[in-house]
Amino acid sequence: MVSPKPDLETRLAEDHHQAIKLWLRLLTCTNLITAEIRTRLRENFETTLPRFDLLAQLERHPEGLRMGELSQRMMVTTGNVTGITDQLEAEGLVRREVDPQDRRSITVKLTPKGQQVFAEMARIHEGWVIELFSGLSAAEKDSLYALLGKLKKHLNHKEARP
Amino acid sequence: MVSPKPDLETRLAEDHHQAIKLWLRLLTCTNLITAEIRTRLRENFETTLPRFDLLAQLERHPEGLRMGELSQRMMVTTGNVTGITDQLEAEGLVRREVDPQDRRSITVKLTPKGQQVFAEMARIHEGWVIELFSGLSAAEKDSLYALLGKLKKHLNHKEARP
DNA sequence: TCTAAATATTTTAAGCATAAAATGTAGTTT
DNA sequence: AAACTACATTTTATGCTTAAAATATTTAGA
Repeated sequence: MVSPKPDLETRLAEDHHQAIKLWLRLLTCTNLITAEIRTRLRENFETTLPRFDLLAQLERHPEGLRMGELSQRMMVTTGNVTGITDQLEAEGLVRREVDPQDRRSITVKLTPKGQQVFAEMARIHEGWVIELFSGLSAAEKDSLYALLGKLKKHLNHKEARP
Repeated sequence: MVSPKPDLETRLAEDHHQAIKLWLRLLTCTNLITAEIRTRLRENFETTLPRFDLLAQLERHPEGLRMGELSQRMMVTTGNVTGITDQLEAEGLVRREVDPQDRRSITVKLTPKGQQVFAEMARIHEGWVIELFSGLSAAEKDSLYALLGKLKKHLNHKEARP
């Protein structure tokens, strides 16, 4: 019998707790998908996943989003958003605007070029994600979605505790 | 009604594909857990998640693991393993040994101090993971585990295709 | 009006992460 | 024996990521 490809779950033994096994499997699946999408974005569009994610946040916001809002939605620090925005601005895909009402705040918007480039990437990216999850039936996807929703609710509730 | 905390799922609308919604929820849950464990490891043990992961790989291997094997199990590049190993070696938690039969190969082993330090961290870490997943019943954890297993199998099968 | 506190973003230092090239070693073929 | 190919790890260049400090601006209170 051929050994499966090693990954984060390989080190587990029977005496490891169920929660540990679940955590490592969750992490393994996320890593596999992330790695695949990163490779395809680089090969097809010469871009990166964080840059794609930032553009995706702006897609439905022609009025732009503030750095702090981008930071929260992307689940990264504002310092990181600064760097990713620098790169996208250099590529002409986004532009920064200072809020005249509050000069501390900066709003980031897609440029016309950014809208066009992102629309094309988003179309192809959606096909990739559909393909990556196609091993699950619609009912299984719904179950997974619901279970992760419950997990997420618990994680967020916990953090809210003082 | 209070708005939920923004995250990767916030940008989604009804017309986004189910697979995209599932992918962003998976990513959101992974990010929430990763962020929480990273913070606790730093505050309690002054270490990082990648370093913890590397030590965890070595726990059940007193004979050590090779750099390439560590790279596969941790799902990162061998270059990255080099850097993380450097740090752990500097802390006295692991040591490198050249394979006398094949001087290209290096085996990484836990030092006695590394075994002791890791045992303590692993004990506490397990409690954290149990707590983080405690919002799900045992049956729900089993379901999530099985669904992710099916997803993983599909992801690995796809990569094997030429 | 002035000062202190709070807010928003950038900068700094450090760690992780990748892809690709470089280096050293081993195996195979001529 | 020499040349070529393959393997294992490190190095290089680049990008992402964090925590904390710095900077500029706004708000609140005395």
